[in-house]
Amino acid sequence: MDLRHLRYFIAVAEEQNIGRAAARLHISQPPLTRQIQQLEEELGARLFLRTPRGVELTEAGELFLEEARNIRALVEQATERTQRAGQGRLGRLDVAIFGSAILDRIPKLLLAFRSRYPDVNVVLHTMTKVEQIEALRQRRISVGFNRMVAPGEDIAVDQVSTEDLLLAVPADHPLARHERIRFPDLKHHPMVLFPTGTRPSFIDKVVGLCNASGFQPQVSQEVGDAVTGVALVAGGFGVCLVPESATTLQLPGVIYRRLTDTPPGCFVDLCCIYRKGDKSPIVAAFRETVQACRSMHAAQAEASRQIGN
Amino acid sequence: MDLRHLRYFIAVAEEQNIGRAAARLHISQPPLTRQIQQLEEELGARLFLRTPRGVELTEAGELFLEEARNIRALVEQATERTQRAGQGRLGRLDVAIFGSAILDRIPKLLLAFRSRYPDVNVVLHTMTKVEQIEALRQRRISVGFNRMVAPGEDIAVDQVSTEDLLLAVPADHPLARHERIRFPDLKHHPMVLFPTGTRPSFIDKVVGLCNASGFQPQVSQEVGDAVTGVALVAGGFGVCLVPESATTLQLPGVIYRRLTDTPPGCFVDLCCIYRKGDKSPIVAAFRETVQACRSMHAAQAEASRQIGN
DNA sequence: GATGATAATACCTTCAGGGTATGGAGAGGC
DNA sequence: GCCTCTCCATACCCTGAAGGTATTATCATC
Repeated sequence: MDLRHLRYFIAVAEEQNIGRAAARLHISQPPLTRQIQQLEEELGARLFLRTPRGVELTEAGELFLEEARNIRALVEQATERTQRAGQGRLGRLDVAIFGSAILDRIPKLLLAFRSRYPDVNVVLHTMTKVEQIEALRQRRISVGFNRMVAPGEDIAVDQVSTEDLLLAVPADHPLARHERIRFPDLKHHPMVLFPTGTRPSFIDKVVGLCNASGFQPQVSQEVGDAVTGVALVAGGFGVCLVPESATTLQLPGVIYRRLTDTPPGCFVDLCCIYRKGDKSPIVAAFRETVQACRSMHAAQAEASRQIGN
Repeated sequence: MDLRHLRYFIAVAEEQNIGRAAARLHISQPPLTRQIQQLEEELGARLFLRTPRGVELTEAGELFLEEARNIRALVEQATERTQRAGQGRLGRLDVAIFGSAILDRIPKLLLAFRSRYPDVNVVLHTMTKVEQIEALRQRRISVGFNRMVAPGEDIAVDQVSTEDLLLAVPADHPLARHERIRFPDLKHHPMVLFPTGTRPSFIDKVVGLCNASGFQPQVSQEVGDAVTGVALVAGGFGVCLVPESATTLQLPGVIYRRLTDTPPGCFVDLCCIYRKGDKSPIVAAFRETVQACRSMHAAQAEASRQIGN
């Protein structure tokens, strides 16, 4: 049996007349007769009663008509769904984020992706950088977000954004009164650092910047993530260098100040990592969306700078 | 697309290797490669990633594999079900019976049919003879059971059984004391007749027999069916000629007596009626079962008569 | 019995599916 | 680093099945 047989059968059943069905199928009558005969022979059941006016379905034929329509619908659905899956418009995408990624552009990005690809089921997993890389290799995830990732042998990196580092200071802190805060000014003030855990990470970046400015930071506390860090700033534990995006987090008693005279490298990247050579169209679609968001954001930043000037 | 494509695709997906799949399908490798390429092109989606060791499914391929298996299962099911339907082993059979047919061999017959053809859904309808014929013509039913049906232009008749007529008498009735009851003895006793309604029917048979024996029956009451008739006998309304099968109905105060010296024609037929030229395999199967039951019953009757002698 | 409509049959043609031979690319061993 | 082995892909040929035309058979209707 063949899908053609089903198509022909359905046409004949609907027309109740082989000649008319043949016309509808754009073939001549004899081949259609033969196809129907073949189908009947293969099924071992008479599907039509031949009448002087045409044909009519037997009971077996009625049953087979239902089944044939089901099958055809399923084939169409399979075709359509597979096409969409092939274009990355249908399926599942496992994405890893890190703890305080919620403060970042990631939510907007995920929303943008969902609206472009509503039938891709995005599943979020919270993982540290090391876990993300491991999970990528084991194919438990296809995309990860993190900071400061170097491309590896089998891991590729797309940069999502670059953020300046701002200083979160308690409102009543001496530095809060300064007109301008320069990086070396941080020398004499206790700092909250984050994240604890896997190295190298953002914490190393901050320590490295301090060292480059000629001092060792006074660490008041190390915490797991930016949210806790800013909370400790509010509690008077000291100042804290945070990515600009953390300013989303407005806590009473905390103000964010941009530094002047920042040393080179006083910014932090957000990266999107994935398997090198991953040919998944969903991953490709996701990366496209990421880049689109990045361009859009860059354009907006440029525009606002223009206006600012 | 073609069912062959699905079969080939599933084989390749399962073997993860085109060459091995080709061997399994008993074709050579190049045509299989080409079929897979065609399928991919038609779907507009890559289904396999070519690896040095063979092939592996893409996400779209995984999805399509599920769908393909569904489709194949549905096709197999459709084939199998249609075959059974063509053999009369699957489907629906609308059967009409008359009011007191429950006393007859019909229940056993229906049970026999159900056990032979468990997937044929037998739907029972209670109808009078005229209604049955009308319903047959309108194709609302395919088989009817009734008594005394003459074959018509478009209605064919199979005889199911022949039953002697017995006399239901009240236990305290004068005739109950007779050693032998002959037909003319009924002359002086009021009789219950059934059924009322559509003529000609069983009632005419009884009246005709009385006339043939030279008397007009004294009708005490006409009722709709045998059950009511026997109930009236129990209530002392008189005697009642009933088909032998009615003896299934044992009411207190009623005894059944076989007549001696019965006139010719003192029996009644049970018939099975259906449309002439009905080619439904289910009807054919049903008629076969009816005839098988009839033969079996006749053989049993013969055997018991031998033993009786 | 003639006519018209419809399915079935006979026979021819074409093209898709299958075959063999071969090329090309990547992995793994020496 | 080269060779070899193992895949898949390509090239080209051949056969059979699907489709076409012409015709016949059948049945209902006038």
